[in-house]
Amino acid sequence: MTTADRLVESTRELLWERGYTGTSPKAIQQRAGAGQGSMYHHFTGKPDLALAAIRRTADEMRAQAEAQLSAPGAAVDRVTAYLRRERDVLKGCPIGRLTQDPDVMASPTLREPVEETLGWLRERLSQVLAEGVARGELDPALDARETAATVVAVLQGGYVLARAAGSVEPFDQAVTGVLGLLAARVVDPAA
Amino acid sequence: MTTADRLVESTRELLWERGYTGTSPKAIQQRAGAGQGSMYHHFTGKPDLALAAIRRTADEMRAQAEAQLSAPGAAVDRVTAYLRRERDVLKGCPIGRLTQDPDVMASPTLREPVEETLGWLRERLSQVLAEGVARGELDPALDARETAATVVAVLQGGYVLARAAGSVEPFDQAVTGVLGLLAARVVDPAA
DNA sequence: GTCTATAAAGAGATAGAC
DNA sequence: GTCTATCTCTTTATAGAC
Repeated sequence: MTTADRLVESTRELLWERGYTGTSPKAIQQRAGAGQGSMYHHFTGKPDLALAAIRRTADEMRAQAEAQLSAPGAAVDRVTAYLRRERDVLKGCPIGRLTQDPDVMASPTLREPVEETLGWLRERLSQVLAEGVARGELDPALDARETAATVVAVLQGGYVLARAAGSVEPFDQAVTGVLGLLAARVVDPAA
Repeated sequence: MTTADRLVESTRELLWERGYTGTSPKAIQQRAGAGQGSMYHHFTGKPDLALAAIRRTADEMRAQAEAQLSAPGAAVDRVTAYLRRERDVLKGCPIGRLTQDPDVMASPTLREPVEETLGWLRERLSQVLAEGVARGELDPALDARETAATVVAVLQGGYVLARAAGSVEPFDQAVTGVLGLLAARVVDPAA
């Protein structure tokens, strides 16, 4: 891994753990095993490095979601697979957490990948649910767009509850709860 | 309002806007119109002041939730009233956001009110839903605890989506979505 | 109680040698 | 490309006068 790569990876970890405000250039350099001169040679400063880190994390998150959501199978099963996927629940969502960082939200450049990624995720889930309705798997009265927002919100909020509780339990409950509600809208093939 | 009160109120605002790490004693003093000597006379330091601020916010949040949830009426209506209550959506939840503050979560003292408040909220919503089931308003198969976690997660996650989008829309969609799912579990009195 | 002075440490860079 | 030196602000206090 090149020095530039190690700097980006260290920044990704620190942004996840401590957020933008809580992450200093010095901490990034130490974790990457690079000196100041090295960091300012490859990047113009903290915002530039953060942008590279956020973009890489956003790309990764999108690819992982797409892996579950584009799989073959019923819409509910794909949504279930996505929600039940192994996650570092107590660390939270590396993109969602940036939403609480005032300096990130104040910068159109840094904010853009955050907005784009969560917007894409809602849209993609909406497609999957709409497909389920079109195929006769789900209640035609189900609003795909709203339900997609609900599912993404359960994920993001589940992280918050888990971190507050210091336990994965509320996250699992919230996911199980929304899947239970969704199951009631699955059209019974026997009916 | 006393100087101590103004300091606590300023801290509450700043914790909401910028989080614990992003809030400096100097910023607190300026917003409160108080000098350093004044602040350090009334409080031992930033953590002490933050604790007072967090506790006050937690008490307020609990009282507001209780106002909707203890009202007369059907369980679904009370949950709806709670979710639909007027909120400063783009500012997010002043308690939930602290979950992303590593220094808050690392301090058992600062963390306690956060954990307590969100734990109480899940428990209280669970009671309301269980009551709905017991009264025959809701499908007996509905798991009150899990559904309560889902509802609280939708709120917390809805804030995240709204902030990411820079718009209240995804929050409203997520809330409408979960209420739509819940409506399908309401027992039809005509049946 | 509130004010001003002082200060050690960290944040976030820039400059120039190697 | 990487290193060390230097620099300006900010953070988070403490000390002591008023």
